[in-house]
Formats: sequence, structure tokens, C-alpha cells
Amino acid sequence: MAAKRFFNDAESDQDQPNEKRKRPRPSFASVIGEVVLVNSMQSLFSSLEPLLRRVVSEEVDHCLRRCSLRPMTRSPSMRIQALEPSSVQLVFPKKLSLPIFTASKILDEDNNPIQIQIVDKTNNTNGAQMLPIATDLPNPIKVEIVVLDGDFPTGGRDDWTTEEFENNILRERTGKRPLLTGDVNVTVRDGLTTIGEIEFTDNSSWIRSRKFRLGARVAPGTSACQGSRIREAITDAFVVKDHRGELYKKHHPPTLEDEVWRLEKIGKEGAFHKKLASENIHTVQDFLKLFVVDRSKLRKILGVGMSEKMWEVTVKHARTCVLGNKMFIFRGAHFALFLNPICQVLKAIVNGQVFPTRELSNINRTYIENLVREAYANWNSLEVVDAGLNETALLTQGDHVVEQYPNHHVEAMSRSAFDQNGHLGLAAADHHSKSVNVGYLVPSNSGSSNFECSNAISETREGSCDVGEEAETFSLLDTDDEDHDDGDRSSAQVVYESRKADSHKKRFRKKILSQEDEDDEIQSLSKQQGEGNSILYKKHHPPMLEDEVWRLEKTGKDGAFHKKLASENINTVQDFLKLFVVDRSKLRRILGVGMSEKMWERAMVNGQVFPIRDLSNINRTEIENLVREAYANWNSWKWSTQS
DNA sequence: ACTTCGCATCAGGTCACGAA
DNA sequence: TTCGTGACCTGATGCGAAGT
Repeated sequence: MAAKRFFNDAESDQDQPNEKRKRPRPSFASVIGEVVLVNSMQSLFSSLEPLLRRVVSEEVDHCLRRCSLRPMTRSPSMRIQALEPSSVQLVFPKKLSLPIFTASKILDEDNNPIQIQIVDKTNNTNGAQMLPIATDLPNPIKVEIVVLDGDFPTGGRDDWTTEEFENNILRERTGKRPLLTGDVNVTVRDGLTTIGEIEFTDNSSWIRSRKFRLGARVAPGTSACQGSRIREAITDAFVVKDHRGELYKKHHPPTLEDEVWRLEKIGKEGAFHKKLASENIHTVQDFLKLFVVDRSKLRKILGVGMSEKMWEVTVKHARTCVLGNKMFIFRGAHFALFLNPICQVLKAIVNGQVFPTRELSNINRTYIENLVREAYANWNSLEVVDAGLNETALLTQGDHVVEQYPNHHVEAMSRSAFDQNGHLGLAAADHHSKSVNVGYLVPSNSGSSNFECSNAISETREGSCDVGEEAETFSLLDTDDEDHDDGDRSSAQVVYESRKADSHKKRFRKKILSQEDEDDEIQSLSKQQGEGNSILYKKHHPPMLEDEVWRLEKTGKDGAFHKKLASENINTVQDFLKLFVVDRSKLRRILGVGMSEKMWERAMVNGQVFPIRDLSNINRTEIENLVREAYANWNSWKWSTQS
């Protein structure tokens, strides 16, 4: 594996912008590090030689490039005029569509090809009134699209000289294709042009700012500006990601059919993805169904490896899923249960009597719960119909409606739905005073495209929540006792969020978690599951002599202790134990005060697999000296294997 | 020659724990 | 309460092998 790119000081040198174009090279420190490892001056020279050769080669290359470019890129007349005030400028009228990936077409925020305008900002104070101009300028004008460093212009300035602009143009890395390919040279007619297809060939991670800008300038050599400079255009800075990132892109909003790793915090083939897959949760729909039917089970599947914060992010993202308009009907001898695609009850018919959501509380709660679970278990056999629901019908369970729906349309609908029912309005859903657990969605009784929300459980911690008897109704979405705690937790989390900045954060979270009564079960489950997923870092019990030393408890791979030990040539468990036996205090010193006594003891418990025989009957000092000698000449001894 | 894919590694974030 | 550290996660990406 090659070392990661280094960002040395030379790259930050503003006076040498071309430094950024260099192929990243090993830092001096990394070279020295290698040398220390091999511990020989010969290695030092052999390590430095290729580095020096490359540095010299690249510097010569850059000098040649700069010398060869400058005369071509700026005409003498342009150079003189560069610093003159200019009211005419190129602009990108629209922002770019983000994120941008390599090998993908660069488009504007409306997903249309990028445009470039020439505008005159004379008499324009706020930039909003700039208009394309076509007069007083030659027509057409050739324009070149270039890539700029994201840090340009420095200091947030909105003006620059032609030379500054030119010095911040980025070129491809050594051995790579041109950084920008496609229609990089365009012709502006009547003050406006559209760029066809352009795309990046390389990501932006290799420059210090990690961001690019697109720039547009009048093509070098064009002497057609009638004595005035046309100022260059630049876009906002943006990150260009490797095209592979596009494959892993999260969907906003996700669809029911999306694979579950499209949700935030669930990486493709990552630990959570595997855990979910092992429970047959493959799609966002699967995820949401289980969330509705048995939230605690879903939480346990993910385990403590998924923190509360991550869980919230994932759930929040999942909740933005568009549910579509399908309805699933679970029929029995005396009942029919109408469910939405994520197992929320829309309506129930029991013994011929129709129960819209508002009246579901009148039915035996356990009875309905069991039906829902049964429906969930037999999901594939349910009858599917087109319910004609509004396409934007979304989840509204267990959270503030506002938070769940960035879509204002849906928010408005939810608001009206609350009002219709005479239930809690959004205004009352004050973040600081209460949280609202919304029950389930139903199509409006009138059959209109609106839908209603029923408050199932509403918890108030500090303020009042006027939901009347509705608060006593039940929610099929909050089926177990834990979910009453969820009400508490939601409120608690609101309070917690408001205290985010203060130092009670961790203790407070711990307290909340303890209320959830899930630690032991989840932890043991998560540990079991986690072991399979973190096998790369797994500690060995017991460790083998040949094991790398970081297999011992409290010694993280590539962590501080690992490095300290490695620097003393203690690479294996055997090395560790040898020094432990021969000179325990030295070993302790190597690890330093960073390893607490408790950690030290734990590492010892894990490391001491071989009992040291009692030497009290033998001359201790003599034996110790022999052992030290043996240790010092370890590799020169002939060893026999004990039978 | 170029693309695709899998592997390995790294960076950065979050969290828990323990010591001071 | 603060700080240092390890653990473990996702996401990014360099590299080489295999495929086209």
C-alpha cells in the first residue's frame, strides 16, 4: 500500500502555486522513518536518492513549463492592461450541481449545461442587475474554462489580477490526463454561451484546500477587448470526488426499493449493512417496516456500534422516504387490516365494522398489534392495491413533523391534518417543551388527497400538551412498553440537544441510555456481531507468540502504544513477553504514563499466558543474569522444541 | 489502452473509559 | 470536569489484477 499523500509546507507556499501540480512525494519525515527502521546509513542514501532525483526532475519540469507557458498565455498588451479597473466581466450565472464526481458531466444547479455570460457591472451596486452585453465588444469572444485552486482568491477577496488568476490555475498531476476534459474552449456570442460537456478526470483531494473552482477567462492570445480587461469568472469552491463515490451516494430522499445502505450511516458492505442483511433487511422498506413493527429489535440488530446520534441520523433519513400509494391488505375470517408500505395501519375492519385511525383506540390493542405482527410476518402474501394516496405521504412517527419533512409541501399538509383533527398543531410542538409521538397515517375519510394524523401518545416534560383523551389512545407504531420510554427519551433528547454544548453531554447520554434498559442485551449481542465484523482488529484470547503485539488488550493497532513498542523492536507478543520477563520496568517505561496502571494490568492478564516457574530455590541473581544474556543474544542461540 | 473490481489502508468522527 | 487514549465505524482512494 502506498503511503497517503502528504501535504507539506511547500504546497502551501502561495508564491509557488505550481507546487500544487506536483505529484505528491514521500515527505522527508517518512523517508527518515524508513531509515530508522532499517537502521543503516546505506539505506538512508538509497532512500533519499530517488526522492532527490524526483524532486530535481519535477522542479526542472516546472521551470520549463512556466517558461514555455507565459509568453503564450498573455499578450504584452494584456499584461499592461491587467491591473486596470474593469467593469466588464465573465460570470457563471448559476451555481454548479453538487456533488461533482470525476468522469461525470458538470452541470448547473438545474442540471442544465453550464452557461457563461459577459456582463457589465457599471452602475451595478448589488450584482443583481447585471445584464449580458453584446455591444462595444468584438463578437464572438473565445473563452477558456480552467480549473482553479479552491483557496483562490485568498482572503475572501472578490477581485484579482490576471496574473493572480493565472497563477492559481491547476494542471493535472504528473502522469495523469488533463484535469478537465471536454469543451474547455468555447465561443461567446451575444454575451452568452453554453458549455457542452466538460468533466474532471481527477478528484480534488490532492491539493491542500481539497477543493477546486471552475474559472473562465478570455482565451490567451485573444486581443479583442478594445483596451479593457474582461475579468475572469469563477465558481464557488467545490469538492470533486472520485467517481466511485457516486456508486455509494446516498439517496435524498431514499425510495422504498433502495438498498438499505443508501441510508445515512449505513455503509455498503459495512458492519451495519451486514448486520441488517443477516436479518433479511435489505431495502429501505424492510428497514422501515421493522422500525414500525418492532423498533427495539431493529435497534438491537444494529447494536451499540451504532451510536444514538448515528441512529437518529439514519432514522431521520429513512423517514424522508417517499411511501408511494400502495396499500397492503391483510384479510382474515372476521377482519381486514389496511396497511401502508411500511406496515402502518391505515384502517381496520373488524366484524364488518370500519375503524378509521381515529377510532382504532377503541379496539383491543393487543388484538390489533398481533394482527400487525402477523401481517408483517406474512408480508409477501398480502393483497396489494393502489390506494390513491398522495405520493408525498410520509412517515410521521415519533418525531416532530417539522424535523422530518424538509419538504414544505408535506409540512403544510401535515399541519393542516393536525388542525383538521383538532389535535396538536405544529406551533404547539415546541421543541423545548414537548415531543409528540404521532400515530399513523390514514387517508382522509372524505376520500380527498389529504390525509390525517392522529396523536397517539404525547409526552410533556416541561410544558403542557393539550391532547385531551387522545393521549390515552394507543399507537400501533409504538407497540411495546419501551416505546413509552421512547416518549420520555424523545423529550430527554430534546433537553439533551439543548445542552449539547455543555460538558454534561456524555454523562447525560449515559443516563438516557440506562433508561432504555437495553444495555446488557444490546451490548452482548453487539459484541458477538461486532467480533465478526472487526476481525481485522480483534484481540486474541489467548494470544499466540507470533501474534503482532497489538493483538494484546489496550494496545491498538498503529496506536500510540503500538508505535512505542515498535520503536523498541517489540513487534510480537513473544517480544513483549520476553522483555516482560527480563525487564518488566523497562517495558513499563516504554509504554509510558499514557498507559494507566489499570490498562497495564489488563494487558498483562491478556499477555501472561505462560506461567513463570518459581525460582526462589535457585540463586536468583545468577539465573537473572543468564536470562538477560540469553535475551541479548536471542537470535544466536540454537533452540530446541520442548516435547 | 482503458475500465472495472477487490483489497488494503487511511482520515476523520463518535463514543466510552480511566486518570488527573 | 477535562483530557488522553483506544475502539470501531464510514467514506475515500491508491494500487494492482483481471477483463474488455
